[in-house]
Amino acid sequence: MTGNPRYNGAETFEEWQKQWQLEDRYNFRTIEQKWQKIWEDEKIYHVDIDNNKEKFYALVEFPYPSGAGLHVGHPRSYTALDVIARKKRMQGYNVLYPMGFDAFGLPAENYAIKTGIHPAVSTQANIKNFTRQLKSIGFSFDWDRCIDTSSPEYYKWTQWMFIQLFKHGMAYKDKMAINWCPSCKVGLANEEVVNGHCERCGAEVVRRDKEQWMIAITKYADRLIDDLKDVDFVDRVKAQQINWIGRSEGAELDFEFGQDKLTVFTTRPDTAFGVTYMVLAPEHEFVAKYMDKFENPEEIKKYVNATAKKSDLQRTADDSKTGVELKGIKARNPYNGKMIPVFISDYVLMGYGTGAIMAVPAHDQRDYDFAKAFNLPIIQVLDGGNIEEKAFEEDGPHINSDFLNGLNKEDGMRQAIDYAVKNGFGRPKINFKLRDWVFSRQRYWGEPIPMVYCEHCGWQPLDEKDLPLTLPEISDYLPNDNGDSPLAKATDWVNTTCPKCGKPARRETDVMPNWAGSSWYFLRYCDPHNDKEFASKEALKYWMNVDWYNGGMEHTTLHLLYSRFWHKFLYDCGYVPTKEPYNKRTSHGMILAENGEKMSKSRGNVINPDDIVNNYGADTFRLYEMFIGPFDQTAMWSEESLMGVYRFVGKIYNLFKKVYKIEPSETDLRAMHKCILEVTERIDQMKFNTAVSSLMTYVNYLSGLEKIPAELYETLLKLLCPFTPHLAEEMWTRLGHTASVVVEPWPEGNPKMAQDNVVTLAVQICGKMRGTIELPKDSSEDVVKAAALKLENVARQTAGKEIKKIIIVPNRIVNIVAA
RNA sequence: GCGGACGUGGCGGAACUGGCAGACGCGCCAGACUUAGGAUCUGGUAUCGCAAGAUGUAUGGGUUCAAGUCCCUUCGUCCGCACCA
Repeated sequence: MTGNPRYNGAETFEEWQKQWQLEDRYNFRTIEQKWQKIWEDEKIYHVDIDNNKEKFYALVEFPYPSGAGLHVGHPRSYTALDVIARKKRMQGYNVLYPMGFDAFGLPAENYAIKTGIHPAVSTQANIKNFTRQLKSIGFSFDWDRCIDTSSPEYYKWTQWMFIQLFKHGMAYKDKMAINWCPSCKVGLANEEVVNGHCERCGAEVVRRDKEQWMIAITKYADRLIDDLKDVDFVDRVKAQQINWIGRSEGAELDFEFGQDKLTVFTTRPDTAFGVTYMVLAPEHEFVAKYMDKFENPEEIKKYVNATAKKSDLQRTADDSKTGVELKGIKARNPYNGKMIPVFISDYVLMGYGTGAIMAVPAHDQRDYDFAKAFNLPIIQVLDGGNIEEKAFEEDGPHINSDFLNGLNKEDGMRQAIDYAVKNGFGRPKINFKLRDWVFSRQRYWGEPIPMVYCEHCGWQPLDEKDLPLTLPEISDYLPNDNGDSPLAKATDWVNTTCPKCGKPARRETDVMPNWAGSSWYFLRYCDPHNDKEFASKEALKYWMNVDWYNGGMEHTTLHLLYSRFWHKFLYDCGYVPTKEPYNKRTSHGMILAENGEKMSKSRGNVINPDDIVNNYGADTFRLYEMFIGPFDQTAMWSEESLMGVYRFVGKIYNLFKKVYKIEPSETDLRAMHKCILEVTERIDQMKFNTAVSSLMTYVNYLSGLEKIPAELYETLLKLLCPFTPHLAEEMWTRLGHTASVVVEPWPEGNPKMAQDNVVTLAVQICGKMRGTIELPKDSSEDVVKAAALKLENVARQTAGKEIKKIIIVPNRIVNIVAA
C-alpha cells in the first residue's frame, strides 16, 4: 500500500474528493465489466495440477442450454459454490470450479422439427448466450475447462464407456414396454411424460413393446445403498435414494400349480398359513401357458386384453380391486397342503418380484380389499387388531399356524424360511424396486449408440478406434410411424459392415438418453482436452473426488443415482481411483415468484437474470441470492428485499470516503474478529443468509464510526470478496493495492479478540427476565450474586419471599429462585 | 399408505451444546437533509396496557431453576415415492 489509502494517489483531500465525487453513486455497470475483463484476460481462475497445494474440487450441476436462457434458480447454486470456491481459494487451496453444458436434449430437437434449424446450430447459439450470462454474473469458473456433451470430442468417450458396459455384460438389448404417444407417434422418455400425458401434445400415453438397450444398474443396487454410509450427503438425498432403490428382504416360495412351480416373492413368509388365494399379474407366463386348461378362457382373455390397453396411469389411479379367477386349476400351499384358488388381477405387477403373490388378506390391506370384493375367506394368523374392519399389519403372536404358533413376527419369519429351505420349496431373497435403466431413445439429438447388428454375429460394438461415431446430417427430424428414430432414415449411415465378420450389417438407430453425458462429466473436467483417454490417471488422481457437489433435489433419483452407478462401474474396471464420485452433496431450494407460484413462461412471472444484472448489478444479484433465505429451502423472489441488498452494496461503496489510515480500537477489533469468525463458519455451513447478515451488522458498526480504520475496511472487502467480487476488487484497488483481492489470504478470526471484556447478564426471578447487569467478563459468582441482588427490581420482586436458590450461568444469566 | 422437511412479528427470516425470543433485511411510523434520487441519514416498530406489568414461537400436556429448542398428544403445510407383495 502506498501513501494514505484514503487519497488513493491524489495529493490533497480536495483533489481526492473531486476525483470520486464525479461518480458519487456506485457505477456498477462499468466497474463490473472492467473487472470481468481483467479476470478473463489474466485467467485468474485458471487452475492446473499443483502437487504443492491441496486441491479442492467444487462442482455444480451443469445446465442444459435452453433457448430461454439462464433462470434465477441456476445462480442460487452457482453463487453458493462460487462463494465456497472463492473462500477456499483465498484459504490457499488449488480450487477447481468448472462449468460446462449438458447439451443433448429434446428441446433442441423439437425446435429443429419446427424450424428446420439443426440442433447443433441452435445449441451452439444457446451455449453462447448462457456463457455470456454466466460471465456477466462474475463466477470464478475455469472457462478453459468448459465442456459440451454434444461435441464429438466429448461423446466419443461416452460411447467408449457404453462399449465397456456392453463388454462387461452390463448393457443388453431387451423387449420392454415403453411410454408411447399415439398422437405424436413417438416413444417418450419418462421425463416427457407429465402425469401420464404427453408433454408436447397432451395425449394420454400408452404402453408399447419395443426393443430397448438396457443398463444393468440393478446389479449395483446393494452397493448404491451400502456405500452411502461413506459419503456426506444431506439426509434427505440419502433417504430418497434408499427409498427409490427400495430394498426389501424376504423369501421366494414355490407353490404347486399344474405341472409347474409357481414362485412368489414375499416379505412375510411367516403368514403362509393365512394364504387363502393367489394372484398372478395378467402378463404372467402361466396365464397364456395354461389358457386351454382353464374353464373360463374367454373371461380371462377379456381381462388380460383390458389390462393391456390400460396405461400405467389408469392402472394405478384406481385402487378398487378387479380380477378374474383362473378356474380349473388350484395351487397347493407347500406349508399346509391346502388347495387354494388362483386369480389374475392388475394390482399385481409383472415388473416386481416374480409377478405373482400369495395373498394373505388378514395381514395385507390390498389382499384384504381384494378378498372382500371377491368374498374370499380371511384367516387370521397373527393375534391382534380387528379383522372385521381391516387387515392387521402389525406384530403379534402367531395363531392358526402350526409350528409357528406363539412366535412373534421376527422369529416366525426365520422359522418359516428355515422350514421352506429344509423342505426345498423356498429360499431367502432380496428384491429391489429399482429397475434396469432404459437407455434407448427414438430420437436424433443424442449420442449414437455405437452398436451394429449383424445377422451372423448378433450385436457387435464398434471398434474403439472408430470412435466417435458421429451423428449423420439429416433434414427430417420427425420419427416415423413405426416409432423408429429419425436416424433410421439415414440409410447410408445405417447400412454398414459388421465389425467382426465384415458382412453387411445395420447400425443401432436409437440414441442415448440425456442422462448419459452427465453421468461422467465431472471426470472430464479433470482433463478436458485429452484425446487419448477420457482423463489421465494423473489428473483423476489429483482432482478426484469432487469435494463438494451441489445440485437440485429433482436429480436425486436420476442423474445423481446414475452417475454414482456409472462411476462404480468405471471403478470396477479400474478406470477411476475411487468408489464414489462425490464426497459431499448438498441441495438448494427452488426460487418461486413473488406470489409463491412457480416461475413459468405461461404465468408470465419469470425473472430474467439479465434484467437484474443490468438494473442492480451482478454483485447485488449474487448477494441477494445468498440473502434470500435458508439455502436448502424454497424461497420467494422479492424485488423489495433485493433493493435492501442493493442499498447495502451502495453503503459499502460510500463508506470508502470515511476510511483513514488509523489504528483500530479494541472495540473495533472485537467487531472485526466477530465478523470474520461468523462469516467463515457460516459459509462452511452454507448458512449464507446469516453470513450476509453478519456482514450487514459489521457494516452498520462501521457506519457508526466517524473515521474507519483502513484495516477494518480491508477486512470487510476480503470477507465480501466471495459474495461481491467486483465491488471488493474495485475498492481494494482504490485503497492502493495492486494485486487482486481474489488472491489475498482469507482473514483469520481470533476468538479471544472477538470476546467482550464486559458482559451483560440477564437477571431472572423464577425464570422471568427482571433486568440486566453489566460486569467484567468471568466475574466470580459472589460478585454476580451481589450485583444481581442489588438491582432495584430484584429487591422489589423478592420482597417478603425467601430466596431458595441462585443459579448462575457464567457470562450469561442469573436466575433467582424465590418463593 | 411409505419416506423426508416444516409450523416463530405486517412480511422474508435469526436464535451454537436448553440460558435476555424476534438478529439481519423488507415494510410501516416520526424526524433531518437535499444536487428531487429507485435518494440518503437519524430514531422507533411482537401484542395488550398511560404505566407498573401481563401475554407471547401451530395445539394440549410433561421434564427443568430455565423450553422455540428435550419428551408425549393433537392439528396443519410442503416435497418425494406410491397396488413394490
